[in-house]
Amino acid sequence: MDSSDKPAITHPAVFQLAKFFPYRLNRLSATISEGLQQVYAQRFELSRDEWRILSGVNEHGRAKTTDLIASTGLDKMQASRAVARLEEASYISREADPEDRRNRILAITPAGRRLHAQIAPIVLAREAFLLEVLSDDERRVLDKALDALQQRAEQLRRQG
Amino acid sequence: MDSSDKPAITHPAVFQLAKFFPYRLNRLSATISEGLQQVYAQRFELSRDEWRILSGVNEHGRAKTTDLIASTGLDKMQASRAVARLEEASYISREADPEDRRNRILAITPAGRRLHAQIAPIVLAREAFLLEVLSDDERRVLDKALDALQQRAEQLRRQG
DNA sequence: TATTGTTATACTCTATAACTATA
DNA sequence: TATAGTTATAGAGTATAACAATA
Repeated sequence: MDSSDKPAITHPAVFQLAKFFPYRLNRLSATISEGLQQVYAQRFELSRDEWRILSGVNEHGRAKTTDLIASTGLDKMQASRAVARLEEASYISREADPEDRRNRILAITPAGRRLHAQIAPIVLAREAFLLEVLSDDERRVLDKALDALQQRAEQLRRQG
Repeated sequence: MDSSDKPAITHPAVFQLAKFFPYRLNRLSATISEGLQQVYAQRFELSRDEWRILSGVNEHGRAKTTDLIASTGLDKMQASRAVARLEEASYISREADPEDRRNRILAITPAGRRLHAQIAPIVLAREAFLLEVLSDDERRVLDKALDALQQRAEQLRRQG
């Protein structure tokens, strides 16, 4: 571990965009997203939102739209539209919840499961390729940092 | 440093969106961006693109649009429009380059400099608040990881 | 012919809110 | 009254390409 006394991520008198952490993070996220779009959008004709909903339904088996909103980071309109498109393409099915008929219970179809099984290994391989540049220790730090920063970022957003 | 043999960022048989690195990174980046928009958009009526261009011109003193495209991550249309709006608001000025009259040389105006000087301390304070949760060593790892991942991500995007 | 920068157009995405049906 | 989910609408942002001026 580098223990020089030069602190990481600091700033000189003049604001430098290229050293600004939110900017660097946004660039990285955008670059990765553009690469992933080439997979699920171009090859499989899924939008990012549809991919997230499909993954959520695949993972949870049966889920209410509300549950998916919590686990995908989408809002209710994005989720509603992604669900509608996935149902139209027969990748998921919707049925009423007998216990509360406002809810729609979503389930993945065999076709949806096959589609997900095609895409998941590809995007996981890309993730693995990305993370290959980091050591195990560096990955652990990154893993922990993402969670800690996420909490702080949500706090900042709430406070305005 | 944690040296248990449990590797960081791995996956079980079922694809879990919440553990997928690109997803987590995107959520973090989006949350931070939404917080920052509250500053430069709501308080100062600047879009993210305008903020980037303003920062670039502030940093480099005089710059061609082409230089700014490289240093802001924007494409030429986004840059052209952000430049036009900033000029209309008198935050930057444009003049012809005598050496190549296709170029426009951009410079920040006193009003632009004042605006930037108002915003920069606020967003830097937010960045500092975010990074406070990390130790110096963790920040160094993160700093290095962002650069390494950015290179890999660009490689992936190029390869398709 | 190639490059800088602008404009046009259509398309997609987003934000706000109104709306339906349940509870 | 409140919630789950849908629909409507307008505004913002994006992508593609055509374009003018210059090299």
